[in-house]
Amino acid sequence: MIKKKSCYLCPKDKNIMKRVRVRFAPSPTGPLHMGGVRTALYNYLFAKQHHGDFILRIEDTDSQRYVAGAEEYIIESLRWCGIFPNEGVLENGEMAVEPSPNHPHAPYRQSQRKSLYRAYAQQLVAQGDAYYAFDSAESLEALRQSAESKGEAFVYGPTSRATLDNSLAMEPHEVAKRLEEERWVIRFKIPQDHEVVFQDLIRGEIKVQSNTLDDKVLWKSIDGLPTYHLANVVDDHLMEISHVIRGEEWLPSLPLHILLYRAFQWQDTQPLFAHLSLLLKPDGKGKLSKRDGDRLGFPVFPLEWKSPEGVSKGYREEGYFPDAFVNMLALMGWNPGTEQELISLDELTHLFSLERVVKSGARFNLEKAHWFNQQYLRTKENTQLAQEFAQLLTEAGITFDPSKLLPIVELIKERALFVKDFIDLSDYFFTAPTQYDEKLLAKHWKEDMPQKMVAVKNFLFNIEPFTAEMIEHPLAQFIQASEWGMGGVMNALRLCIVGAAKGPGMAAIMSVIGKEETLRRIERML
RNA sequence: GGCCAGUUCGUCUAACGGUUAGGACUCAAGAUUUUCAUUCUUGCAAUAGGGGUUCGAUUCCCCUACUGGCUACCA
Repeated sequence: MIKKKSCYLCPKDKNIMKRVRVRFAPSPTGPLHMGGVRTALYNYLFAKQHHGDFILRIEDTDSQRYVAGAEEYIIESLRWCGIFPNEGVLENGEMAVEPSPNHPHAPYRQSQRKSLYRAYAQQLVAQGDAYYAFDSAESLEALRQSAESKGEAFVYGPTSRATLDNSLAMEPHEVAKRLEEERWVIRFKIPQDHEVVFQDLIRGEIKVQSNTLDDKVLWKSIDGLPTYHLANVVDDHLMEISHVIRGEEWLPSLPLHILLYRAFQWQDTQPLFAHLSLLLKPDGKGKLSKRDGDRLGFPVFPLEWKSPEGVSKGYREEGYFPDAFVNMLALMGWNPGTEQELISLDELTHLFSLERVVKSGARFNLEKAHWFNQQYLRTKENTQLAQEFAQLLTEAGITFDPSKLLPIVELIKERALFVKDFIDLSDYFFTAPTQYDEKLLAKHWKEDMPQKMVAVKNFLFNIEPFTAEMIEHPLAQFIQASEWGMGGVMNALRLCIVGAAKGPGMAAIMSVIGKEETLRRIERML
C-alpha cells in the first residue's frame, strides 16, 4: 500500500489555501533557551517557505513569573539569529500596540489584550461549556494529597466535578452571590465519556479519553487574567493562525485546545498542529534546562543572560557565528533528506519541511557544535575575521601591527574553531617566545645546532625582499647543500622563532614577523 | 500512580516491506607535511526485547522494557 501524504496546507479537502500564518509565542519568564530558538526557527522557516507571516506574540498572562528584560532578550536573540518577525514587532523592537496595516492584529502582548478574553470566557459559561468554581487552593491540594496517598490521581473533571464546589449544581442566585463575595475561577467543562480524536502533523492521529482530562482553569482568580489555554486559543483564532508549531510539552493539552475550538465553533478555521520533540540534556536525563549549561560548560542560551543568580553563557558571547548556531539548531530534529549538513538560513527556508521533522528528542553535542562553527569560520572573509581579531587583541591588551593581521589570519584560519582561538594560535607573531618546548629542545637542539643556526642566520640576512617565496626554496636548498637534515634544522629554527612544535610553515612565519625580528630571535638562542 | 509521545552506531541522523543498514561528529590507524593543524584514505561502532502479519520486516500490528513530556489559578 502506498502511503499518501496529507497536505498540511489544506486541512479538509477544500481547495482553499489558507494563508500560512504561524506564531512564536514565548512567555517572558526568563531568557529564551536554544530549544525555544529552535521552535522559533522552525516557525520562521515554515512561514518563509510558504510566503506567509511569522508573528511574534508575547504570552505574559503569568503575572507572577514575569521577568523584566526577558522580552527584550527574546527579540534580540531572534534578531541575532537572523529571524525577523514580520508582524508583532516594530522595526525598533517595540511591540505594535494599535492595529495597523503591517500589524492588523495588534496588540501582540497578551497583557494588553486582557479586556478581550473575558467575553470569550463568559460565552463559554453562558453556553454551558464552562462553569465557575470556588474551591480554594488548599482544599484542592488536600484532595490531591489524599488521592496520592491512596495511589490514585485526582482529576477535577467529568467524573468528580459534581462533588466539588462549583456552579454546576447551584441556583443562579447563589452563584451570583458567591461570585460577588468570593474568589472564583472559570473551568472548562470537559465532555463526559467522549473520545477526543485529533491529528498532529508530526505524530499522526492521537486519541484520548475525555474522562482522563482535567477541567482546566481558563480564568484565574489571583490576577483576573486568562490562563494560557484560553488566551492561546482565542489569540490563535483572532490572529488567523494557520499552523501551530510548538514544543512537545504542549501535546498533553492539545485535546483541551481541540475541545475549546469546538466549543467556540471554530473547528473549520482551527489551525493545524505540529508538536516538536524536545532538546535533551547531553548527559543524563530530562530535557535541556538552564542549569545544564553551567554544569557542563556549554551555552544553552543564544545570548548571555545576567541575573541576580549569576551569569549564564550565551552562544554569541562564546564566539559562535549566528549562522553556525542556526545551522546546528536546524539539524537537531530535522534533516533535508540529503547528506548536506552545511545549510544557510536562506537555503533552509527552501529545504525545510514539517514531514522531515524527527519525532524523537535530540541530545546536544558540543563537538558537533564546534565543528559547525569551524566550518563557518572557514567560509568567512579574511577581512571580516581580521576585524574581529583586531578587536579581541585590543581587548586583550596586545599591541599589533594592523597591516600584519590579514596575513596572520590567512595562516592560522584553518587551525581555529573560533575567532577567539586566534589569540592562542598567533601569540608568537606578536611576541618572541618566553619559554621553549622542552621535548623539542631535547630532540632538536643538539650540540652542533648553534653553529648551524649561525649559518642559517647569515643566510637569512642576505635574503631580500624577505618574503615567504624568497625564503622557502633558497633556504631548503641551502640546508640540503650543507648536507644537514632538513627536519632537524627546520625544527630547531622553529624552536627559535616559535618556541614550540606548532604553526604554519617557517618561511611564512618569518616573512610575517620580518627579517629583523627573525634574526633577533635566532640570536637569543645562541 | 494516571494520560500522551518516543526508541537505528557513544551523539545527530538516512533508509516510506527487499541495501553488505548509508552519512556526519567523536575516536583509532595510515598517507601527505620541516612541526602542529589542515587535507586525504581506511577502520571501530547501531535497528531495545519478545511475539505476530508477510515469500521477506529497521519499516506494519501487539505485548514488555526503557526514555521523555504532562499531570498548577506556569507557560
